[in-house]
Amino acid sequence: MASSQFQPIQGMSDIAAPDSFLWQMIEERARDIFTRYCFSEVRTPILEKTELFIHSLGDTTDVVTKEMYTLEDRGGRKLTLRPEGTASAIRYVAAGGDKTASARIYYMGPMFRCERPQAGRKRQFHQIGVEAIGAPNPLADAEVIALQLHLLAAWGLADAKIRLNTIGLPEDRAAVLNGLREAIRPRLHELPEEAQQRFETNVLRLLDSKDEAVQKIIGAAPPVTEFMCAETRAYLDTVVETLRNLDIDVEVDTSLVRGLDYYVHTVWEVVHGGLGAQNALAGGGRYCIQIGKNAVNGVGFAMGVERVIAALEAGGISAVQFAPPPPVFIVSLGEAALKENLLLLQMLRKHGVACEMELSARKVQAQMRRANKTGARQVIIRGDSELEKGIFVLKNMGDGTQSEVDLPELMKLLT
RNA sequence: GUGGGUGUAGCUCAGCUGGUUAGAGCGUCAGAUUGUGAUUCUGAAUGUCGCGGGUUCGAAUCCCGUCACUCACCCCA
Repeated sequence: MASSQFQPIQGMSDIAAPDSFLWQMIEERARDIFTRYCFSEVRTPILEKTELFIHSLGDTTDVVTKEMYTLEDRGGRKLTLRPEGTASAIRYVAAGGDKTASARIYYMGPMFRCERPQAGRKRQFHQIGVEAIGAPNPLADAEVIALQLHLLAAWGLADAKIRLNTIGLPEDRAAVLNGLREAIRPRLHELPEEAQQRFETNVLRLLDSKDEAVQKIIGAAPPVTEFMCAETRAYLDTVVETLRNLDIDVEVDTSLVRGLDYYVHTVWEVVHGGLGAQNALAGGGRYCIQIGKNAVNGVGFAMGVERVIAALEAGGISAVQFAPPPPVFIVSLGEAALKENLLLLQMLRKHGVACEMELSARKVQAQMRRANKTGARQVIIRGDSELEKGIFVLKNMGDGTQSEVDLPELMKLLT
């Protein structure tokens, strides 16, 4: 058992080989897909002014009120480790004025939320996200959703399901809350106490409650879209229609709710079976964020990398499948060969060959054992007699055969 | 923040209702084989039994606290 002094802090973890091979695959394929859709990367600071998140996410949201890592710097400024990526991206866009008014950007990196860890929920977790800036346009929403599904397919997660809804315009809000309350009120007494409180504080949250009693009553209530204006409904219809034309079949799920205040119109979630309670791989939506005097409109999504990995692993994918090809190993017999082999090692590397060698003149047996452990398919053995003849022994670890070759032939065989 | 489960060697775990020096498998290292790995055989090393306190003649085992891991609620990606 590792002593606690060597462990990372609660809810955070080291990501090392072989897992890091899988992380690299995920990031590489994401970059490839983003490039095809003409999105470019933005790397924003991980630490931001606390007020950025309060203003953009909403000062009453759970993320802001109880999940942020906030600290004061030496000047007494309040800073927060970013709990999500959109706020920083939008801050960047707002600073750029016209130049970034139609930016298409993506980001990837760590996010921080101080919650109780569980399956699919770390305190430091990683997101890959995109933001397509621009005035509301249902075609843009559809394009971003298509991009997201393309990316999921590239990762091998074509079986992920998308739940789509609209939370409408700010003007719809009052009608939705009222309509929902009126629909539920007659049966309010049937709800558990906690749900009754939420009826007052945040009715929308009842929509995605896991409580059976709540679900029964919600199921009988009219869908939220019925309380929304014609414009909102037309917007949603166009998104769905556009997706259908792109051969993407989505079901509208009117019980989908989002926890951040900046969303307007389209919102969605990507869920995957076999993930446990935290079954959302990704969340996304259209937003309007006020930064200073500017309102920035856009549509985007964020994918939880840890959850993507969990979904892949549930499907039998393992990180070792993405390990780099095995290296060539060099065995030296005697000090003279050790010195020469160091030169050979660097030369091979400069020619693009991944190779490794034992840096001491240990016994052959020990060196061969290590060569075997590194997974080397080929081993170069060189001692005094090879040095004298100017040749190399090249051993194939698969079948145990070996041959003597000169330098040009060695290079031909290895590169 | 609330609740459940779990902490014994590098890893996976065993250790019966408290009883002598805490075990196994895998892994690691070495030898058999002084210039050849993986296989085989032989041998070796490694533990503050998560940590702290209590009960007891005696605690890995029982009690309390604490920390960590884990799952769920909540929330979200």
